[in-house]
Amino acid sequence: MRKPIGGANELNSMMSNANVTTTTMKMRKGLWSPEEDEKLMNYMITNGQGCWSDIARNAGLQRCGKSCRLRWINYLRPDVKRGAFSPQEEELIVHLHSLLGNRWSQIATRLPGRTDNEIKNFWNSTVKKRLKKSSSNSSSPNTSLDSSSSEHRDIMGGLMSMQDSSTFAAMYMDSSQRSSTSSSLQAIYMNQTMERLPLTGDHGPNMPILNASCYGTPQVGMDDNEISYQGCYQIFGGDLGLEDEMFNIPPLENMTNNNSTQGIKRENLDDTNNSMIITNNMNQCYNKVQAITEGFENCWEGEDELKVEEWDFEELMRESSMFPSFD
DNA sequence: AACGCATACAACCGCGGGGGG
DNA sequence: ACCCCCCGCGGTTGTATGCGT
Repeated sequence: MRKPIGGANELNSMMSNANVTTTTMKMRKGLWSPEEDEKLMNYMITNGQGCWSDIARNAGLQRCGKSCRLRWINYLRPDVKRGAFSPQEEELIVHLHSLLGNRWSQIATRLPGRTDNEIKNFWNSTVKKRLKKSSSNSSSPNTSLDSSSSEHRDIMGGLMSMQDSSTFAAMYMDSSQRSSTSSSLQAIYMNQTMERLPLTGDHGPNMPILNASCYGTPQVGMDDNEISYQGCYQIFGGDLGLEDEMFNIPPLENMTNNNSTQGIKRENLDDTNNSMIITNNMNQCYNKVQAITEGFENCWEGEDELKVEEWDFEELMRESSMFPSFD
């Protein structure tokens, strides 16, 4: 619906105004111009992440560090997935929200490529209203979002049944739901980043190693042994129990029952499943990276690049249903 | 065409936590 | 113990765009 902010004349005039005020060193506010984006992007490419105040200063931006951080995390970061939320993501958000409440950052860690801000906005603008509408239509007085109840599924009205995980995953990867906002900048970033990525490791032939995570931001100072594939697995909400050093998966923090949380993965995923999930997700990482090298746009457009099994949402939802609820 | 409303999303603000001096 | 700085989070506001009248 809404077009991405880009080369609006207004922004250029804002930049001009900003330049006028440079002498006063007054921090700029408001929308970011393409020039500012480029400055920040270039700086991040060259120097990587650091103290945001320094970044703002050294990149030649009249922005506070906070603003730079926000812009990077929510918009410029190459792993940010843009575009509409799929029904599956929506269901996952609703489900996770029923478990975690307004802990957007924690929800976001389980939706690779989505930012807490994006999820929060999506929730406030769309899901909340839909749930309200659904609950008002419901004859039952119980409007809580207990994920285990049939009510929960009713509230999901209009959403696809989770029984069909194939459709689920296919729709999740629907390229039509992705925009190419900022893709040129991302392409620049990723192409430059890829050139610096080591393409070695014990993860299969030609399996690239990504710093920090496949969906994360390359970080200066990490060696190969510190690299994790966190982003690929984080939505599983626990420790897979395999190669702990490599597969660093954050648990659902602050759960009221940590014992059950910790035990879920090992109890419910046998080694075969573990291997399959890891392999599939690593393949996804590899495919994604490969796509990136061929041009960022293609990353989301290739129909066959991201396979259905790679995101076993049925499994995910089943597992997250087993987590204890919050009060 | 003009206006107003709804929507989506970017960005800001305030607060709290953590670390260092 | 205190202060300062930085970071991250959640709530909120601002604004561009779409759409109906």
